[in-house]
Amino acid sequence: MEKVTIATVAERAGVSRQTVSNVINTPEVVRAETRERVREAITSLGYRVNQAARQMRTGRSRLIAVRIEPGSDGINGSVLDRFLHGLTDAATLAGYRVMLYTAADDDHEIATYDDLLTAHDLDGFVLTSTHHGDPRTSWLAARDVPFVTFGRPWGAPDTHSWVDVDNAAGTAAATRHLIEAGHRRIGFLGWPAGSGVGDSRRTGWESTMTDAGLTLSAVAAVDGVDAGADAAARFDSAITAVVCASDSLALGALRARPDCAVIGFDDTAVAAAIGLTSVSQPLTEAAARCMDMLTELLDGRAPATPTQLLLPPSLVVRPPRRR
Amino acid sequence: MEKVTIATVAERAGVSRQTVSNVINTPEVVRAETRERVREAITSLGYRVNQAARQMRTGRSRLIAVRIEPGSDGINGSVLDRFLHGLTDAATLAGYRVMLYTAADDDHEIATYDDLLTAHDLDGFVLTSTHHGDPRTSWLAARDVPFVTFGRPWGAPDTHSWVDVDNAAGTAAATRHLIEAGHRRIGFLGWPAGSGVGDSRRTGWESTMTDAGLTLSAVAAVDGVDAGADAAARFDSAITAVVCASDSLALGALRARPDCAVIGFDDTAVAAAIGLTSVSQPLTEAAARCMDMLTELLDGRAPATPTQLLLPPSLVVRPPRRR
DNA sequence: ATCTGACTCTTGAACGATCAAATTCTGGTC
DNA sequence: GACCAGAATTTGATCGTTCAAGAGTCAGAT
Repeated sequence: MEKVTIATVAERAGVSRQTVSNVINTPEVVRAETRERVREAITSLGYRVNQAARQMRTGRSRLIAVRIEPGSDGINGSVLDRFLHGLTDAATLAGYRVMLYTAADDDHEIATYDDLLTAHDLDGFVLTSTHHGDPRTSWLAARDVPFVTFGRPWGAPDTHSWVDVDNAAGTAAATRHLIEAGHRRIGFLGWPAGSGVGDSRRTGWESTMTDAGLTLSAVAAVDGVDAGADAAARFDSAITAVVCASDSLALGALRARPDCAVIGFDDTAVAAAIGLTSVSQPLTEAAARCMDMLTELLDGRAPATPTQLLLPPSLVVRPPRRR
Repeated sequence: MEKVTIATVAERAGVSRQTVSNVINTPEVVRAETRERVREAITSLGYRVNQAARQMRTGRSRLIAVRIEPGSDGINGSVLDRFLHGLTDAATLAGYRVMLYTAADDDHEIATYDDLLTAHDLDGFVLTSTHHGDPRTSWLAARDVPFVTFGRPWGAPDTHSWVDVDNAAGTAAATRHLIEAGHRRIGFLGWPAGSGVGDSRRTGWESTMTDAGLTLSAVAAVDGVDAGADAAARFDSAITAVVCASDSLALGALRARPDCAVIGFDDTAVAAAIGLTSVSQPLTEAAARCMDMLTELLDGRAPATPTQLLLPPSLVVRPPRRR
């Protein structure tokens, strides 16, 4: 199988290298008849552009990078994995490929950016798990590197495009669902204050309860299944339902208070397996929109102002059953 | 920030381009003194090799590809995700980067190989989910593409290197554990016959039972939590324990037979969450060994005969608790 | 008949590295 | 001090593509 280059195609089609290149990159400047002839040569020879050569000339790689968490195989790690699946699909559709990297912390991650950019000419980044005081976005912005975050900037100025899920709307929907089912004393089991995501999830419950004129009787802030169970056990015994910031916490609540209706967050495999009602993030959708925004940036057809998109989660209701 | 190329470094160090290249790729041919001078120039300028240029000349990309399952967010998908995490770490350590791709089926996957190889000069592949009559390995082998599989060849000749987990040993350990705990009537809940993995898991239980002189009283072959529950419900009521081919099935068994001791397989987040004893695959280890084998192939220092490695899984015992 | 300009296509150079071959250095020997 | 072998270094070509600029063709206007 001989190596097929643009020159092979040119010879076969009886045109010059550049014309072949034009057929591939700017077909509209080539006469229709010639274009067809070249295309036939391309397919009959099975020609494919050599990305390395193109990259060297143009400085673009058609590669985007995503971080994969080092050892996240907990109950919640799967959220990012599902996002990654969606992103890979969306990137492939847009003609990009996804490259993975790991980093122990934000500083290492920034060092990796530097490497990926200079050594591999990466075209863009999709950042996940943004947080307060995130140094990564400013580093990238300062160097004019195209990037999008899955997660809002949390306090930093809104100068880049991002996609996020409306966490508050998720817990609000969960709370409303319980109220409509007749519950009046609904507790909230969440994470310690300070994380943007956790705080929003609490806010959704809080505002919905207040709007309905209900009292915010029971609240706890912990992490992990066992801590969740302990906290739920200490809830006022009059509580009949609990909204949780994660499926792990929900699992704890279920164990400590089998009498209560419990709703989790993230709709993980655990929730599906045990029939737990849970708030589901539209991760595939989020990934697709991230990719849309990123390709806009990369193709230079981005709107003047960065796009911000807050996606509504949905409540996956599962009928209670014997456990 | 000016662009730093090998020529910039050469000028700064007062040597030629080729000498800089030698310092990077074959340092032993450069005099120690010169080598040091060049290295200083490299670090002081922050030079990094341009992969595209190197790749064009050498035809190697230092990239390996791994398939990511399109929509696998079920209970079992997480196994491959955990493997992927380990592989990314191992690849980074070995100086490679991981590129992702998706494919609907084996044929699409082969078409993707072709694209990745010709367009991106991919150096190697790690295949997962090998199965009987897998067309992928023979395609790759016929083209002399370096690859390793996570999963044995299942019937195909052992002509390539692979790593797999000893499934039979896993269920054997689970069965032994139950026997030692005093159980005598132990059922098996597995998948329909035909899948190599499922059959091995069954074999481990079967041989351990036979060796212990126990009767193979209850066996079922289904898939999914609900089907698992139905099948377990039909088990002989004298059964006191069940070994399962997956955590999903275990969940079903647990629901149908709360009186039984149940052991799952894969040690997924679900198992950890509900306190289910489960067989754990050494995925990080498997990924690291896959990468070892692949780099051996890529560096041309592979042993004459392909390496085959069967890793023992471990039993994660979780104390039974109120559910 | 010549010119103009739009359209189409071709040519030579360049991207940044490595390969292969040529050249210069070094130290030891007679 | 000339000579030589081996080590160290340099030079020119090359990988496959795209950029920038140049060249040819043709219809319509002058």
